[in-house]
Parts: sequence; structure tokens; C-alpha cells
Amino acid sequence: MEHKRLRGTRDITGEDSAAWEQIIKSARSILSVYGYSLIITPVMEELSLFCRGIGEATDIVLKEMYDFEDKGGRRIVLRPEATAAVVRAYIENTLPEKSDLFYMGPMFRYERPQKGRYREFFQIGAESFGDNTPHKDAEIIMLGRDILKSCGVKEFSLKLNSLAASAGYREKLVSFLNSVKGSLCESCLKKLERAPIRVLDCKNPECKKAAAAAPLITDNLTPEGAAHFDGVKKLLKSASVEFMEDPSIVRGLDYYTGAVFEFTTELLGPQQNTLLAGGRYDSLVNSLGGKDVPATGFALGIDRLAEVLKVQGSVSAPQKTGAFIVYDAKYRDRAFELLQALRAEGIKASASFEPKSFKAQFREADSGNFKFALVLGDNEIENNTVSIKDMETGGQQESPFDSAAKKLK
RNA sequence: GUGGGUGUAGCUCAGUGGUUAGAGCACCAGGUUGUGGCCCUGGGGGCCGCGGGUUCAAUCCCCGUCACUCACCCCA
Repeated sequence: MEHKRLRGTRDITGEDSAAWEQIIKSARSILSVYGYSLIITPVMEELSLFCRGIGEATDIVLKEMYDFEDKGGRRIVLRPEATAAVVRAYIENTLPEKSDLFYMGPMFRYERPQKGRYREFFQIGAESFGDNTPHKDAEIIMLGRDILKSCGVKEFSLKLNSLAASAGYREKLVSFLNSVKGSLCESCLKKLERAPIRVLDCKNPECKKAAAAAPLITDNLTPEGAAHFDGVKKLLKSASVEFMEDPSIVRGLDYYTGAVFEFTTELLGPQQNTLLAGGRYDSLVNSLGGKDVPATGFALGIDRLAEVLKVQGSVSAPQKTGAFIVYDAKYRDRAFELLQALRAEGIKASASFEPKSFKAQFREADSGNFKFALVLGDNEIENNTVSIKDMETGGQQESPFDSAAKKLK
């Protein structure tokens, strides 16, 4: 094969594209019910936006960026996530301080691809600016839950944590981790230097054991952070949203400052199980040069969600709709005319222009999921009619040519 | 970036150091001179991933490379 798709990218076809359509359609409808409006930002941004936005010490910035220099010598990056970009757009366009936005589109991370993880992957996300009440956090979480539900995900759970650590927490944690240094894995020792909190979500059993007695961030929240977190939990409880507190939810990006959450599923195996995740980031707008505006949001991975729907077998089968015209080759122009009449009525209609046997044309009508086959042969032309065959029941009746399109409407 | 597995038809996969490399599904045609799905018959399709080596002879053995895949790391 002469040309192949790039590593870690995919072509979405067939059953996949059906799942995607289902997801995008459901998500948009829920987002609109919640009053969020679409924002589209460029796929490319300045490299420095993400270095500052996501955090210099994160893996994304350290080793996963798709960056390059353009012909003008600018340092460019294909966005690895959208939050920093949406914040940039929010500032640059001086959007209303209170803005509820959503986006969808491709993100890029230079990683080794594996199940449920790609170099180009698609996210749908929501970001809410200018509201620091626990109600907004609860809303964002419920929005995420409703999207997963309406897409048809049957089993998922919600994990919650807060990263509103008080001033002394980092030192406290570091000194504890130093005391158990001997039983930490190599990568945790590195994390100890640059992002000690991420030691808490290491999956290595030894590290887990060692970190089990670590001071919990939820015991060391700022007073405001603790009150806010309690508020979120209360709201979720009274809305009957089930969740589990999980102190190991620390997120891979540095900008989170408050309640964080992950919706996970077991359906894709123990890895790559996060479907939708996000949290509060109250200082990002300011640190990217905007006003001191609080914000919270989430992103969901369409690729993974589509995979879940396929595993569950809940990708709905294509519905039979529209009409396929089956005709004797002599009457191709007449068939062409009929096509236009159908389309003018808004009816999905198609035909094969290459001369083919009736049998082959009917097969095409069948595999193309058309509800009706409209037959134009000698008899119909002689009587100025068209035969309408219902492809599901097999029943067939004749109708005057001119009113056929209206009849199917 | 590290480690394992796999590369044969559009897809899923058999197979053998030695003639024209197979199956199922899909596709196309015929069985039905104007009717799909089921059935029957036939047909088209393959640099056996790429490069090198061993050999009289390699799809098969060896080395390299690329790709896919699974896992680690990390994440959606």
C-alpha cells in the first residue's frame, strides 16, 4: 500500500461512525439543555500557551507534545488538550465574565498508542467561567453524568476529590514520602521532586502500600476549599448522584485547584478506564494573563466512549429510510427526474447510474438501508406510474408517477 | 521512551524449506429474459509487510527495519 495513515491516527467508518454520530448528537442535545454554547478554537496554538497552562512538570508538556517550528520560526503545537486554549480564547475575545462553553474536536499527544489511546483523539468538553459556587461544580458533574447516560453508557462510576490543599500540605507530604523513600518505585522517586502529589495515584502495589499512610489531601484542605468541597458533595447527594471519594484522583494537569472528578468504566479493562474527567481551576485564567476569574470544566474522550458503546452492543442499527430507484437502463433519464422530485420533497433518494440488472439494483437498495424501492420498467412507463416496493414487508403497489414523491413523504 | 506478541485475499485466519498458496465472510455474476434478504453454482482478487542473509531452492530459517497490537509510564 502506497499511503497509510499516520501512527496513532484512525479512520472512523462503519460501526464506529454510527457510534460517533450517536455520541455527538446526544452530547450536543444535553449541552444545549444545560445552556452551554459552542466555541471553536484552532487546532494549533503557541507552544508556550500549554507550557504555562498545563504546567512545565507534567508528562504532557515534558514528552507528549506534537510541537514544531513553522516557516516563520514560530514554536507551534498541535493542542494536547483544549482547556488552556479555551481560556486563551476567553481572554483574547473578552467574553462575558460568566460564560458556559463547550467544544469538540481533535487533540494530539505523542505517545505510544494502545487500546483506547491514540495520538489523535477526539474530545467533547465543557468549561464554565465566572462562577465559583459549589452549585457550578455540581452542575458540571451532573452535566457530565447526563451526557454519559444519554449516550447510552450503562455502567460507570464517579470518583471525587479536592485539590484545594492548604499551604503546608506539600511539605508535609514530601517529608512523609521521604520517610518511606526506600519502598517507592523509580518513577515515584522522580515524582517526589517535581509533583509529589502524583505519587498518590501510582498503581505499583509497593508504592500503594507505602503511600497508604500518607497525609490525605482531603484532611489538609484550606478552610474555604473544605467548605466548598462539602457543598459539592451535599448537592450531589441531594440530587441522588452516586459518587465515591477517592484521594488518589490527582489529575495529570497542574491547573486544578479545587474539586476534581473522574467518571470511569470497567468495560474497557483496568487501563484506559477514564471516560470523562475534569475539575475546578480557579487560577488558570489569571495565570494566562486574564482577570482573576474562577472556572471549572471537563473533557470526555469520544474514542473511548464509542468503544464502550460497541462493547455494550448499544450502537443502534441504521434505520431503513428513503427510496432507491430501480429502473430499466432505457429509462435512466426518467429515473434521474424522479430522483430530483424525491429530493425536492426532502426524501432521501439514490440510484445507481451504472447500468445494472434489476437484481443488482435491488441488492444495492437493500444494503444501502433504503425503506422503499421505486421501480421504473416497461409497464410503469407505459402507464405513467412507478411501482413502490416496501423493502421491509416486501409489499408493492403502483402509484401515478407525478404523485409518487408526495406519497412517500 | 521500555518490554512482549503479530505481520499471508477487502476482513477473520489456516498452511508448507521444493510444482499453479488455501478456507470462511465480504464483493461480482448466474440460477429467476422486471424484484433484495435465504439457498445453490461459478468468478475476480495475494511483490505471503519491506530490505538483506543462509540455501540448489525461503511465505516458512536468521538478522535488520517498518507497521500493527498488548502492557509499562501517563492519560481522554
